[in-house]
Amino acid sequence: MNLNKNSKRRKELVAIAARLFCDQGYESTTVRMLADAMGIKSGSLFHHFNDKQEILFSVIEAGMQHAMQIATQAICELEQPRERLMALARAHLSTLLEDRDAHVVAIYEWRSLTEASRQELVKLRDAYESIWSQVIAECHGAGLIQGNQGLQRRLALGALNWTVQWYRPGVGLEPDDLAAELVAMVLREDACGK
Amino acid sequence: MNLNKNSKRRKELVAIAARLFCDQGYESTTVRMLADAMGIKSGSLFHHFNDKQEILFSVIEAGMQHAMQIATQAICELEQPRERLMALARAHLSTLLEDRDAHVVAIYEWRSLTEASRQELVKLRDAYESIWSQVIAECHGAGLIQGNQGLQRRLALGALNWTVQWYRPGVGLEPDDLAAELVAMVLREDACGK
DNA sequence: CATAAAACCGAGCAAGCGCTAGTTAACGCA
DNA sequence: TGCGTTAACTAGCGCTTGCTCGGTTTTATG
Repeated sequence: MNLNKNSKRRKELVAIAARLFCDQGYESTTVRMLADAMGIKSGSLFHHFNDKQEILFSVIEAGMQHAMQIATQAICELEQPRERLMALARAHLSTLLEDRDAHVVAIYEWRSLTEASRQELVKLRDAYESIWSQVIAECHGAGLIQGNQGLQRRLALGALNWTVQWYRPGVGLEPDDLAAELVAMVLREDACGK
Repeated sequence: MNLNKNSKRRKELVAIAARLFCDQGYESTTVRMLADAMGIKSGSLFHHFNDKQEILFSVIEAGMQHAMQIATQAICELEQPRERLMALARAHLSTLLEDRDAHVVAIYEWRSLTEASRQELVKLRDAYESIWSQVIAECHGAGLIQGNQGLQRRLALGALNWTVQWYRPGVGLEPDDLAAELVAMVLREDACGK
């Protein structure tokens, strides 16, 4: 079979699959449910994807690629380390909200990927995290913070990623405020101003 | 059927189930796999549990109850807010490592619980988080930190819970060092001492 | 407007799923 | 010795799962 990975139709299907996988989990979402939500019959699904797992892979891949793009764009014209860290935090939150389905799936359904798929996605994730490593290193260089850089990156990304568990925008706290609080925490600045 | 919820055998089975659910996910773990790992036949499983979902519930419940116990015990004899926060962070990491299987399952398989089970476990989780709220409030009272308390609790617990994604003890970083770094971050203390 | 490619349908297979029913074996206690 | 309880067994039912396949419709292109 010869599948067109960049077809417009396929991207629509991936977005629909993301929503279902996010809501019900990968294993609990059957190909029939996917097909129903897509307005086609279950057999037709395999015209677009070789197997169910490939749908999962595509969902996560799309989310990661978009995150990468947003992050790169967010910091490319900034020079001050603190500004760049803030922009990165905002960009991260913004993709987490915008592509919430895909990122929730990435977090929860990692296990269901084949080993080959996992390895490919690990590369994407490493590339993304290296941006964070870079900017945190800049903050260290500017004397804004000291200590274990890898640990700080992980704690920061952990706190951010965990927001999918509880944060809903528009209920009191704005995303930018959340990003500001995180940056203040990472850089150990007093919260007296707020 | 009359199941003994506190039987020793049942606790063993719950621990075994935790390992399998953690490694492969709830949906991907069949009752036959569980039975195999337990050294019994699949039918015999239902002598101990009413259905598969009840096993999942028991795994998560056990993990939460233990976490609660460890946390309460860790801070009961301490009075200084900073000490209590540090003890709480250490206790949290310690249960996260000790009962790693159960906590990973709690994070990943929440969705697969019935609504009734979820509600019961939410009570346990709220009780646990209220300990954190209490200690963070004490830190505010002592002037150690200012700002949005609920947000700080969530960012802190998020950073800690996310450690299951990357942290392996014995590889460079000790749990106590990790807890110390987190407390320093939450309390916005300079990391110059390290 | 002819033709190829892409998208989809409908029926169904083989395997595996959670769970049930009825039975047996071992043990403590009267 | 006899009885109730607990824990295990065997066999399999009814259903769902991911996926296949041959054929049909729709869409895009020169």
